[in-house]
Amino acid sequence: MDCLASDHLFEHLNPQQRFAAQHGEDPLLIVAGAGTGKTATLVHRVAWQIAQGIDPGRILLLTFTRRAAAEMIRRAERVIERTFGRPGSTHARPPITRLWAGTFHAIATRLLRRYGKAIGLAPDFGIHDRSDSEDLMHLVRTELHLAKTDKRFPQKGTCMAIYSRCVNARQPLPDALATHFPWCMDWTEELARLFDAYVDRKEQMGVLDYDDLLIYWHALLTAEGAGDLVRQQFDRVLVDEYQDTNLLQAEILYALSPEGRGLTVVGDDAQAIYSFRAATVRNILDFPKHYPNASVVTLEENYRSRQPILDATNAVIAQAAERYAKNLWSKRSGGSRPVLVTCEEEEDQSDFVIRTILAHREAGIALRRQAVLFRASHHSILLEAELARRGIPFHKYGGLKFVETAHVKDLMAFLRLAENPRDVVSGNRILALLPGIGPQTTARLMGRLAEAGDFSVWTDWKPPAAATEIWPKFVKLLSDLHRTQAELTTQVHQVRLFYQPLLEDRYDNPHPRARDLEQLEALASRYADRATMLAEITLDPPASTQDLAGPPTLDDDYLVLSTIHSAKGLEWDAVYVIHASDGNIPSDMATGTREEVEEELRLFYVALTRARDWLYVSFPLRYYHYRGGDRFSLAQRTRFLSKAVLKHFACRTVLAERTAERPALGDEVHPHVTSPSIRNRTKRYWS
DNA sequence: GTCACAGAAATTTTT
DNA sequence: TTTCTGTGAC
Repeated sequence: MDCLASDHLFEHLNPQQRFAAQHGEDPLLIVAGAGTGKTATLVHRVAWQIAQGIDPGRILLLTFTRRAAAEMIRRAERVIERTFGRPGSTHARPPITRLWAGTFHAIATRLLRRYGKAIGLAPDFGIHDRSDSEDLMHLVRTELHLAKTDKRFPQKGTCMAIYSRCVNARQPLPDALATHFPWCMDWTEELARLFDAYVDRKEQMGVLDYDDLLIYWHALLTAEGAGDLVRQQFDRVLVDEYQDTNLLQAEILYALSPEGRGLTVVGDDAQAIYSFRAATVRNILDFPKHYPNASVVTLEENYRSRQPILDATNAVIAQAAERYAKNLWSKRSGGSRPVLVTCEEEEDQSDFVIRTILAHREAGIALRRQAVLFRASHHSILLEAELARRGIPFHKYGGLKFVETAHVKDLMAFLRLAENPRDVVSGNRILALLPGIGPQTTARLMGRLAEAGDFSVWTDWKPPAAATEIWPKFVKLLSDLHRTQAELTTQVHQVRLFYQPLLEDRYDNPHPRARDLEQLEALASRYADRATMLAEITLDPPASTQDLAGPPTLDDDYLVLSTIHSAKGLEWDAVYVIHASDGNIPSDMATGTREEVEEELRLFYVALTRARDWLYVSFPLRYYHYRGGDRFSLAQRTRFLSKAVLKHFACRTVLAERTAERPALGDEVHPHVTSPSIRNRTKRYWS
């Protein structure tokens, strides 16, 4: 490529970024602090590799979410267009669409559909998401009569979590139990039996769960013959968010490129927040040990946050135990210190956040450039209600997704059973919808169906009295769907017609649910066929209900609410971190070990480093427990805001503001009256 | 066998 | 609040 274009390509990068982008074939670790232009560097590296003559179809780019992959491709396209599209450039623009970009799971799916046969995997395998896997675990658990014991057996979700840890951390069951689930150690033998049966059932059904996608990919790479085939497919492998990969993923990378030739990983050990998914910081910390000829580049110039915010976040992360030393600095000086807001009640917190958001909007910061972040999905319930009441539009990311609601899962289960009659999980789900058909009948019916593989075995079955009318219609619907060539939207429509009366019968509020299903029908038109839709929705579920309406237009402004986990990699002008009290951050669920608390600290750090210009951290002094009646407890500021860290914050209380501003805002909005005794009791937290 | 109900228990973050 | 298990009526 000519040097003119090369200069142009890199003129926006700083020396470290440029070094990383232009590094050769040897393994490279880019330690990129928050906001240091990690994506830009990775994108330029891809562009540079293409400019060097590497075929985009031979570059593998692994990201943490599909959203990140799409963003990466979009930006790489722009950089390449700038480079190759210049007058004077003699090169044809290489087709970036051939780039292999996606999550580990999405790429695994693609490779396994293509090469799976080599390891005995049929290419039309189905994919189970987390909740499908839990349902199957539950089914197998019932079959093994593990519930029938005097002591309570672990719940399906716990069983799944244990199984998943063994697989992803490549850890024997007793070890996994001892380190992460000590309260389940009495069940070691039963759990082993359960997992055995679970694995067999998946095989019979022809489905893979999330973990299987990684296991089979790894198996493919280590298989004689097939492994070389996959390895030869890629000249370059780039991995984003490397700090959140697990041991199995690290071994996949190792199997892809044992010497690390062509391997680039990018990450920030200070932002490792997925150990509950068996991710391990060791992958990034030990990268130079695993690949002895690796180079390490550290990016420290922050382009995101103003210096006062950086000072605060640097102080927060300085409390972490082991990490690559980084000291982020910014040329974006000026700006105000982050604010710690102590609120009396949760209502005060919502009120403060909304008032501040609106004030910023008045000053020209659109809603979409502001975000409210929280540890757990339910932390935003009250705020959501208040936003809705005041007519402020918002999108919520994380937490319960559209496709996880019962009615959507019901409808999808029809499609899935039609696609794969051996899918016991889907079969169980929809048979249970029919009147007069319970667990016993379901088990027998699914047994017969799995044997025959065709719905005709159900035609001559005599249903119980309650189901005589619906049964023939039900069987006809599924046989038709099983064989159909009809448009996907038509199929969804047929299911919807059949399901509507069941839905009305089953739920108190059927109307919004019915509307969701109409949306699902519209969504179906985006996919080529049924199998594609089922797989894609499992691997990449719509992040928020509002996403279904299609890409938002420019003038359509909304506030972002997100769990901290879902906010990873993103940034906003103004960020509000709510419920920053001990018990929420760190979560009560995660204070068992030192490592867990460390991870919560990093999580808090991730939240704070999303902010560009304004950062507000708040917590209510009174925290209501939603479970177990009306009890509440007095909350304390998160332990991560130690005295030393607080020096970088301006501290305010909503109490003080309240007396001054309350009349103007109107007490009728929040007629809540707090007793003086609480008021006095709480004062010690800030006086 | 199904179904509705009661009481107890767990309780986060996501590909 | 949801999830799980046991009980008793049909």
